[in-house]
Amino acid sequence: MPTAKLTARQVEMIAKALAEPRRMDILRQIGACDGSAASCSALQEAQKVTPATLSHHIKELANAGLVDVAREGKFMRLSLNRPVLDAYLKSLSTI
Amino acid sequence: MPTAKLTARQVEMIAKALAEPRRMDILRQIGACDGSAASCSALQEAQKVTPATLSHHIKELANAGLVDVAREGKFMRLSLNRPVLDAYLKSLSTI
DNA sequence: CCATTTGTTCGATACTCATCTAAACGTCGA
DNA sequence: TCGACGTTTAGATGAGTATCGAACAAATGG
Repeated sequence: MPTAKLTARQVEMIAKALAEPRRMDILRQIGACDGSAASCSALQEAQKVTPATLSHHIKELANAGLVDVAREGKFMRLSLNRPVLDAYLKSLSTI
Repeated sequence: MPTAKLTARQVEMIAKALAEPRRMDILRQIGACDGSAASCSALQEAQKVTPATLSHHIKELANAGLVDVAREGKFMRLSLNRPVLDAYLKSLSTI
């Protein structure tokens, strides 16, 4: 078992999370800063959205399991959860 | 280049098409009948939806390029376009 | 020619959700 | 404790779309 197994519900949530272009952008940006994870405000600079909207999207990505969130005092540490993404890809490849 | 290249717009349409659970079901069903493609009415039996709704979803899948549609007189011949799906998977894997 | 089968199109309804503003919350430095 | 900063929540609005019923189109069979 190289990758984690996803429930049908998780697959659905991931698919919905990826269906929004803005979330894809955010996810790519998080994935780009691999190692030292991105802060929320760094994302906000690149994405032309209000903090409220960004917070909403991050929550969706986190709920889907695509990003891991760690609170570092005042800040967030966002990192891509590659195993989940890989599991989703694997799930799609079984079509 | 093993797979086709998708435009950003295509990637977005595919992602949206896959975000709907019912369309995932339909796509899997089409993919299952590989070789001899599925007819629309066969799908309708499995999916508990009206013909109108099914027609709508098939159009979305076709617009995204995920399924090929061929008219055979009264019937449709639906087949999964694997190269497009693979290209989408590859696109996602670059995150 | 008529009835049946297959699928499409239209209009309406309802629901989901991206986005904003405004307000609140939590943490940190002064 | 106060204020600034980073993030969240609540509520509203608007766009997109899944779904249906009904009417239609086209091919097939009697």
